[in-house]
Amino acid sequence: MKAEPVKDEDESKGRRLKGGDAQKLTMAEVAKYVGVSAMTVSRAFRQDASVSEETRKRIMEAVDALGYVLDLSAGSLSSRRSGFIAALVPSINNSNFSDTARGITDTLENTGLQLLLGYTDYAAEKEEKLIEAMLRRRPEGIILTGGSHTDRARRMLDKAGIPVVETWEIPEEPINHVVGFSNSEAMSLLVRTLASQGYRRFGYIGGTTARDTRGSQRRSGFLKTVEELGLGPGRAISFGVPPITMEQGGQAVVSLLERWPDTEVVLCVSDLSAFGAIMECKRRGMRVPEDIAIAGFGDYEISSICHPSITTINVDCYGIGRQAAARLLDALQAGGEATGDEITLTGYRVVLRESTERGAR
Amino acid sequence: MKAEPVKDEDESKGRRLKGGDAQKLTMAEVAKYVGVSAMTVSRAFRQDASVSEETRKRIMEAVDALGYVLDLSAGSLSSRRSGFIAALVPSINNSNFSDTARGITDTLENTGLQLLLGYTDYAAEKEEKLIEAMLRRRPEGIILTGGSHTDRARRMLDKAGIPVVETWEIPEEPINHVVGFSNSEAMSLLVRTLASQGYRRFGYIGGTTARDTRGSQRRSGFLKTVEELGLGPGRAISFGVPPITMEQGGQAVVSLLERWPDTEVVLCVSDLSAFGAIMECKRRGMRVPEDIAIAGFGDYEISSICHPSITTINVDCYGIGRQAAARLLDALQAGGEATGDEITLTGYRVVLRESTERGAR
DNA sequence: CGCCAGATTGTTATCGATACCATTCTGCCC
DNA sequence: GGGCAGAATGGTATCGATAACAATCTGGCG
Repeated sequence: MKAEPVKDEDESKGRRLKGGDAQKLTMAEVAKYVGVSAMTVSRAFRQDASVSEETRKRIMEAVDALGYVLDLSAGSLSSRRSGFIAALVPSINNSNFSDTARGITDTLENTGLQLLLGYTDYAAEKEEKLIEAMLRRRPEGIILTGGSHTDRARRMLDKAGIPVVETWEIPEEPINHVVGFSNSEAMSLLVRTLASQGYRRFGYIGGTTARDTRGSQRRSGFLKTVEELGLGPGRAISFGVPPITMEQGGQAVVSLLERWPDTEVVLCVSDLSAFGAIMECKRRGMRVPEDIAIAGFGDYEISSICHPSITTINVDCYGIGRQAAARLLDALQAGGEATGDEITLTGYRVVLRESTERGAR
Repeated sequence: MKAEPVKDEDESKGRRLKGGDAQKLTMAEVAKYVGVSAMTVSRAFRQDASVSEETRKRIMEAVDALGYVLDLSAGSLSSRRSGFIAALVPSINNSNFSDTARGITDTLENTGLQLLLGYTDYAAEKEEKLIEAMLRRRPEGIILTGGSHTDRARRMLDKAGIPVVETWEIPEEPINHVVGFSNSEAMSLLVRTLASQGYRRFGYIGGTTARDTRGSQRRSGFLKTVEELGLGPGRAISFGVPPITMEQGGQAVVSLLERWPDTEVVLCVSDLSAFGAIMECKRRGMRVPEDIAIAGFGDYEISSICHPSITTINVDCYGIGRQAAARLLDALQAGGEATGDEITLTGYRVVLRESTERGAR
């Protein structure tokens, strides 16, 4: 059994980049080292393949000794399976979306699929570019946030012939699978809940741009419901471009109260802006909720910790990720069988906390 | 010029997964459609290659018409360049690290390199697994967080022969490149600054486990400095496993004050725990900073918005990402030329805010 | 007019694994 | 004992692009 000696790893500095040895190490060499064919080595790496336990053991020892690392880029070419799932989120700095990303990776664990993550910065054009970049890697499925895409993006996705899951909202025209909830109805529920507690004069903070469709939906849910309840036209303030920061939440609440000083309760497009608004109010000596009640959306960690704790809508962010990945796996499992394009609704619920406590008033 | 007709895209549902057409579309077919060779099509996709403008235009029109999307997995096999950079962070839900990730992707934009992101959950074994998973994709470089890795991980990285950048701290034994700062010195600076303002009885909240080496370094920086300043043994509380949550910050400050009621100022391993601590104190009717001063680490958005705003160490998270990616690009540029393994120090600074204001006392 | 540099395009081999089919071997059943 | 199923393994073509080199064409210059 003739073999390259296992390379000693002193003086490893400097030769990095050159690599020297690693570069050349291939499955065939492992095979030669063990005295089997490359095909058998390939099989040893997969759990389903038929290789005798003894052979597999010898191969794995050789792999260890030589320091061989499987090359998936070669494998995926011949097997026509890239082993990738692509996911696009608006922002990774937003813990709602990174929870979703966690849900995806956690579900993908042990499936042999890897997540390729990208962030769109809330911009459809950037999304389009990213979709193309992702498709070039031939992902086996793709998870998107929202249902608003450019025409070219839709065309590319359609052509790609892979399962697509849109998340976090219910698109008018779903591409394929959907895992999400109605942002408009969720916000509506919050309005009704607070109205039932006696609140009458509602204000709203959050943009209306096409960039953040979920934000727009929440806003329209707010306006519609305030109208329906006969609580006059809603008082809504826009501020900055999505995502609205904590700081902008603070600025917005000031403008809103300047314009409509008798506002009783302010709903915000997200907990982050709600937090900013609350802190700004406190800084200005207002009491929350005694002088002004404030609520958010998303149930970020901050909302339960904040003093006062923040009333919000809890969204199952992590669950959205898990479900989306699960739908994708289902679809891949089903292979060609047309699994009907389904809409998986995820739950949300109002979480009443100190920031809108009525008794305190 | 004979060509497949551009597929009409009605009734696109249901045949998804089957794909029907997309699957087969290859560079050779685009070439046939245009009447050139596949090689020319390949060249048309790269900006440096020599193709006449007219030919490129015709090719790109065909690409559009047919809906062809480049297949990088095939390309990377023959070019031996995967187009990937791998990056591992402890958690993507932590905005400090997601800022770093943003810095990396932003720097990689337009280089033709794509980021493959993974999170280790602060666990070295998970890091090892991820490193292997990443190396199977043959990344051209890899960015790690911290300098604590398993032996096998180090061996794999060494063998891989690609540039490695460790970030966010200064490892004892760097693998290759380093972009970071001394967490211990940063914390030390914060202690000294607060001591110079008259604070004497220091407390500390933050774990000591090997999981979070940056946290441990901050802690030891704290203890050492308190000692050096002759301010008696530091009062340090551990709580939970990293990452310490806001809630745990609240619990920890309670234990700490129970045990050492006369503590004047509490430093926390991160702004998140500091925020939790502050909110818990307020909930219990203590005033910050009048009754107890509290500081954090990391300068998260929350700290400038919070009321009171939180004294902290500002770290250039985004810059760490940019620099790390830049070092990687340098190394790739240099090719084999041994670019000395360098340590790039990134800045940090104390940001004094309301939560430790001395006058208020 | 002939030749050469540079631009443009084509041909062929190859990257490293896996699919597919063939082959060998073992043990069991009728 | 013959035959056959099933396990274990090997041989070869192939995935879809690109590297490397060859071929062709163009214009300019001596």
